[in-house]
Amino acid sequence: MSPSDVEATPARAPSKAPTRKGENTRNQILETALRLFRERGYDGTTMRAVAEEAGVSLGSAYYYFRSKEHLIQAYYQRSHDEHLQDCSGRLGSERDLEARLLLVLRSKIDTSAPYHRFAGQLFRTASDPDSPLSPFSEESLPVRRQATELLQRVVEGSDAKVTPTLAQELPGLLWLYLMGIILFWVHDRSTECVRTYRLIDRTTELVVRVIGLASMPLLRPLVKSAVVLTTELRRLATPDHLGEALGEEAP
Amino acid sequence: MSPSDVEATPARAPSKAPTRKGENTRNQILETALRLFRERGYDGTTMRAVAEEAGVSLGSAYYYFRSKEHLIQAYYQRSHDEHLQDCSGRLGSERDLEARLLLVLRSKIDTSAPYHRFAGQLFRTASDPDSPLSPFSEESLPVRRQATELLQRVVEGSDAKVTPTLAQELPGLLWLYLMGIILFWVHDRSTECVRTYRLIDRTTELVVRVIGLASMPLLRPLVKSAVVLTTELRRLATPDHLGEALGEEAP
DNA sequence: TCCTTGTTTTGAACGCGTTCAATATTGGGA
DNA sequence: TCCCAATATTGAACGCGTTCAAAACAAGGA
Repeated sequence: MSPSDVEATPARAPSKAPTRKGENTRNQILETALRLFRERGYDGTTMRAVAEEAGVSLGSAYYYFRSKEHLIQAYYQRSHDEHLQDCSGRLGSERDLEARLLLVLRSKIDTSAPYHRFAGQLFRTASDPDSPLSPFSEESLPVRRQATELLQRVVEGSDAKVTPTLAQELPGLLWLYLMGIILFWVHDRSTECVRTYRLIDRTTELVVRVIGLASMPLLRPLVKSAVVLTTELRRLATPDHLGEALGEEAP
Repeated sequence: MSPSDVEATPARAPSKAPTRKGENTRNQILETALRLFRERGYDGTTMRAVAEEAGVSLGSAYYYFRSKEHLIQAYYQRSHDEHLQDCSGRLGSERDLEARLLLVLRSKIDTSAPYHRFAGQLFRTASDPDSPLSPFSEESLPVRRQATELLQRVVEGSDAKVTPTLAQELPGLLWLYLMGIILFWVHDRSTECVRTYRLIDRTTELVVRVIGLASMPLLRPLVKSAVVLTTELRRLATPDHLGEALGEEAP
């Protein structure tokens, strides 16, 4: 994965190697923006404020980030990196699927906590299908793939027996499940987001139980239908001309 | 339900009965807005254009609609009314649950077709939890309740046997299911939205099968857990101080 | 040294959603 | 009839995201 894959995408990509000068300015703007997002939320953060606090002009901010929304793409990557770092180590010592899943989900909420308000306003623009920020969009694919890979590790590193039919689609399904949890979380107004954590506890148990039941002969056709369905869902994410799959190679 | 419940909510509510004059202007603005939404999409429709084409000043538009987003609330109501009218009649002659569900879902997509592009951009602002336009928000409650009532009719008018535990929560769950379908639909770029219709066909079959299976003794605890979960979900929709339930009285 | 080519930076300007103080228009009571 | 409070209507102004032509700067080649 090239370093400039997601982090460094200047509005007008410099023809070859990015200069040292521009790199610094870019980082300056990005760090300032993420800080202001945390402090003031998305709407509360104006591009003018970002530029000013970063010590550059308004135009410069737009030179490095095509739009305010493109700053969010950088947030996705940052958020995932922190998530990965937070749970990656602890994942090694645990074999139980439910425990592994719990660990990863809780970690996501933990690490995202400072951005709670921000993430709420985020989901607005993010769920516009035309927006490059939709978690389903092509532009979000790199981060989405990374996240799916993490969930694949969760399953494969566990001692759970998973029906082959299901195993193939499970990481993608779990990613959808994670999206659902996040959707709940951004709406969650309870103190310390206790409801979200409660939801995670309950649904994880449920999910693991369902995965177990999936091997019952009686339920086989139902599982089959459900799996076929995900194909349809995935085709939605990628426009007709792309044959991309969701997270196929392991690290 | 008072006539001015949702349709007529002037920014500064007139103390008593709304005057005839204002009523006309309001309708003029609303009709113009909905037309422009259809023709140009949400972003393509400026408040200035709405005002101009409606033959009033910009300020007047804001006198009747607190914000551009509040025009959407009116769209929700309109959309539901059209949906209801479209499927209400045909619903009487059918007893099979799957057929009834299919009918209602397809009808929703059919009647929403002219607003496809608009609805896409809509979901952006709609999924901001702080926005009064969130389908989960307090302000959307009247329409949400009406929609849930329709789904209740779908179930109760059918000859399907539903576990009592489930029966209570089913309309709310089906509403969530409908939201999911709509979410798919707004992302659907296929011609004539054939994918959405295919999705409806497949998922409806699945949903009905699951409802049937729910009575299996083996699955009882799982169903119980799932139903308990919905309580948590609903509590999310309504902030702490409200004890509101979702669709309790039949028409 | 100066010119050249490409990168970086700037600030003014545009169109938008929104607010608001001021004005015009009602309609009912004296 | 005239007056007055409630209702309707107006347009200028604000702050925002975004665009863009122009200027400043960097680095090599002559």
